[in-house]
Parts: sequence; C-alpha cells; structure tokens
Amino acid sequence: MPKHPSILELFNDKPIGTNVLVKGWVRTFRNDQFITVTDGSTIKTLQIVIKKEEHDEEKLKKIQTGACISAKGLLEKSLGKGQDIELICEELVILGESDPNEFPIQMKRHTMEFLREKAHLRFRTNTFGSVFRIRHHLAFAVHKFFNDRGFFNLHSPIITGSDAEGAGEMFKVTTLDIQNPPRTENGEVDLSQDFFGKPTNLTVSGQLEAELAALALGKVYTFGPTFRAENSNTSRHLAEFWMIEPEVAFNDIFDNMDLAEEFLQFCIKYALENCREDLEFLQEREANEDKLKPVDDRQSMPLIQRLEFVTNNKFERITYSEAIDILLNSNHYKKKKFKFNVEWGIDLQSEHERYLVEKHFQKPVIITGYPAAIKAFYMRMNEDGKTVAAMDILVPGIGEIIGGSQREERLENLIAKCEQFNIPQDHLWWYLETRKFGTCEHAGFGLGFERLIMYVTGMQNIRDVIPFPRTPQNAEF
RNA sequence: UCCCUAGUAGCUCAGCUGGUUAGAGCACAUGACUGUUAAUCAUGGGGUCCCUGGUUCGAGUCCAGGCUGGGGAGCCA
Repeated sequence: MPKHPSILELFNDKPIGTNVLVKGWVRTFRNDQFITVTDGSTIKTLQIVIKKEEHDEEKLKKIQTGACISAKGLLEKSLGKGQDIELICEELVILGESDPNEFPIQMKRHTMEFLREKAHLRFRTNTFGSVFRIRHHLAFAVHKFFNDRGFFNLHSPIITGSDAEGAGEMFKVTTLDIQNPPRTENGEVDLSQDFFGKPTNLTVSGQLEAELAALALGKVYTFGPTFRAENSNTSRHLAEFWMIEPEVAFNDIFDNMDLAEEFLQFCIKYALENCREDLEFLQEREANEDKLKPVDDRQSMPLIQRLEFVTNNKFERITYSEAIDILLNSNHYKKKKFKFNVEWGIDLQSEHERYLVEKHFQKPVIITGYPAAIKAFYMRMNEDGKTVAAMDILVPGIGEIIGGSQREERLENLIAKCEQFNIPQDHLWWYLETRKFGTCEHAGFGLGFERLIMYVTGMQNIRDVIPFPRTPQNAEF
C-alpha cells in the first residue's frame, strides 16, 4: 500500500470523513482559500480548502502554480459546485516551490509549439497528462490483445547488422573515433576494427527478425523503438518511433487483414472503455481548437463519435485496381483537382489516399494488391505476376496507419526479387534460409504506435504524442 | 530536400499606405474582497519589435541574406 492515496483513488473510493494525506502540484490558488491540486493519476483535480489565518504569510505566498505541496486533513463533501469532494486542510507543507516569474506553464491556453520547447514541463498540462495516460493504456492494450490471442512478444534487436531492409535511411552505430578513424591501406575507414567488426545500424523494422521467429513460434509480435534517418519534416514522421509488428505463420493476406482490423478496433475500444475522462477532455479541447479554424478544416464528428464509428463499422476493403478506378471516375479527377496524375502503376499520393478515405468512403479503408514494382522485395507475388499481396490501412486524418503483406515464402521467387531489387543475397542469407528449411505461408503488418495515439487522441502533430520527439535537427531533452 | 507562411512583453496576439513616448488580454507585484471554479475589482512594473546588412531625413513596418517555428509535398509507419 502506498503511504498516501492518489487523487484517482480518492475519487474512486470517496472515503468521506476520514483523514487523508495528499501530495501533488498546484494548479490554481483562488480566494486565498482554495488550492486546486493535480497528481497526474487522473485528469481530475482535488480542491484543498485552507483557512488563511492558520498559515503564515510567507507560506501562503509560496502556494503558486507549479509548486509541489502535501496536505493532510479531512475529506469532506464539497460545499462548492465544481467538485463533489474536497480536502479540509489541517496541515500544509510546501515540498517544492515554483517561482511564478520563471515557471512557464500557466493556467491558460498555450500553443503546442510553445509547449514542445518545454517538453520537460509539458507533462504538467491537462492535454499532455491525458495524452500520456492514454499512451500508456494503448501500450497495455497492444500487449493484452496479442497475449489474449496466444501471440508471443519478440524482442527484436535495436542494433542491426543487416542493411538491406529497404525501409529507409539508417542511423549508423559505431564506437570509432569519428575525428580519427582507423583506415585501411587504400584510405577507407576500416570498419573491421569497429565494435562489431562490421557496419551496424539502428533498426528500421523488426519485421525480418519477427518472420524468423514466426516460422518457429507461430504467432509473434514486436513492440519496440525503430529509427529512420530520413530528412522528413512533417507532422506524421519521427526519427525515433515505436512500432508494433505482428507476424503469423500460416496466415494469408486475408487473415492478415482480419487481424489488423480486429487489432485496431480492439485498441480503440480499449481506450474508449479505460480512458473515458481523458478522451472527453481531449474532445472538448479539439472542439475549442476547431473554433479557431476555418470551417473546412474542422472535424466532421466529435472525437469520441469518430472512435465509436471505427469500432462499430467494418473497414472498407478494395484492391489497388479498384482504387485507381474510383479515382479515375471521380468528379475530383474530372475537374482536374488532383495535382498528381492517376493511372495504374503509380504509387498513390497523399491527395489520392485522402480523397478515398475522407471524401469517398469516409471510413478506414484497406487497399490490397499493389503493383509489385512499388512495394518491398519480401511481399508475395500474386498469380497475375504483376501485383503483390500487400495491404495498407488508411484512416481519415492520418493517412497510412498500417502497412503489411503476405510474405514471399517461395525461395526461388524471393531470390528473383533480391536480384530485381539489387539486394545482395549474402546480406540476407539467414532470411533466405527460412525459405529453405520448412517454409510456409505467413503474413504480418506494421503499425506506427504514435499514429495510433494521434488517431485516438485527436492530436494533430506526432511530436505531441511522444514524450521527447526526435526529428531532424532536434534532440533536446 | 522542395514549396508556402510566421517571428512584437513571460504567454496569446493587435500595430493601417514608413512618421512623436510600441499597445491589449492573461501572467506577475501591491492593495481590497473572501465558498471560489482559469475568482473578482483597483493600481503598478515589464520590450535587443529574431539576427545581420541595406534603402530613407526617419524602419516594428520596405528590400536582401541568414536563423528558428508552423503548414503542405516527397519518403514512410
């Protein structure tokens, strides 16, 4: 048992008439009498009532926004309207002062941009408190979903020696002195003297490793940090992000779609059931922010309604070819409103995906059967010899949230693909060997955890759903 | 990396076709009030107008370059 109850516990148990000790941070101090305190356990705040005469002036002055206090007293039914319980304070201690002239977080609206520069203190705000509580619950939901279905969590390596995954630019990992690295006779950096004796990178995906495990354990999933050294400056990309990658032996692309859809709906439902108050707060926040925006940029549905819509409706499933047809037959296309051309074989542009999801279907869409040329080497070739068993799940507002495929399990096909994509086979010998020894059909997908959090919280910028975002030119904190 | 856009008080912003001493709300300080809900009322302090250079009698305002933030695109999750 903790030495003192959290505010969440006080609201749940409501031990009215008993003596309690509370610790937390001051939000406001009104009327020289009412201290609003939060301790992070819930979005709710506890009102502490003090009698001015019982405390010396110096102490009262220190009850300021951001200060840390502890209060002991009787928990009572509140006389005021804003809350049902309050603490009648008998003993008040200032644990940590907070000079209001320096503390940057005020009880008023701050911009996300400003708070991003105060990432060490932004946890103290309602918005980030809610976001990071929801982040926790979603992480827990991920593990629960897979655990309940007999999946094993696989810890794929962070440092990887393979450089052929093709998922993007990689961060190099080295212990060599970059000012003065050892050189070979012809002047090149001698990586054989590096820590691992070869070039190594931070992982861009745990998928290939997950496949190895799936072909033995059956159903596995990874949930860990991944890294992309792309110079991407958007509200949807991070250099360090968390990815969830299930991989299942004996699943085909249709099983894969079912799993992905069930998984997304489970996570969203879990948040709706376990984070109600935080979601209500974020919904109100979003509505207030929307008032400042032009009508066209506003959300069509309130946050919670959007989430319920996703859990209550089947995702739309179409093939890439059907998607192209829909685009070609759209008024949007006929009025030449697309910036990029539409024809079979193109990689769908953001504007195309957005049209399909936000205008045409207005719900999550799963697109399958992409042209082989625009997808990764490991995706399974379909019978037509032109398309692969790939799938992307697109959601309104975010775009691609899941990308997956049935994997190419036929050794000769995979070797042919390696040649086409200029991937040296000796870099992937271990991957290819799984196709040599007891290969079987299998499938999996990757979900960007932060994008899921964005969708659930309604936050517009991915930098605001991870505690300390890493983006090009920015690794403060 | 490309395109667009912004940078004025601690925060959020206003500042017109260049023209006296650069404004408001919030925050802060002091006082009043005391069952408040981001309390209220009064008074007060607070500025490298992002930086560098230029045009001009005169630049927060115009021009050029740079820095930083934001939006969009590409890459992707």
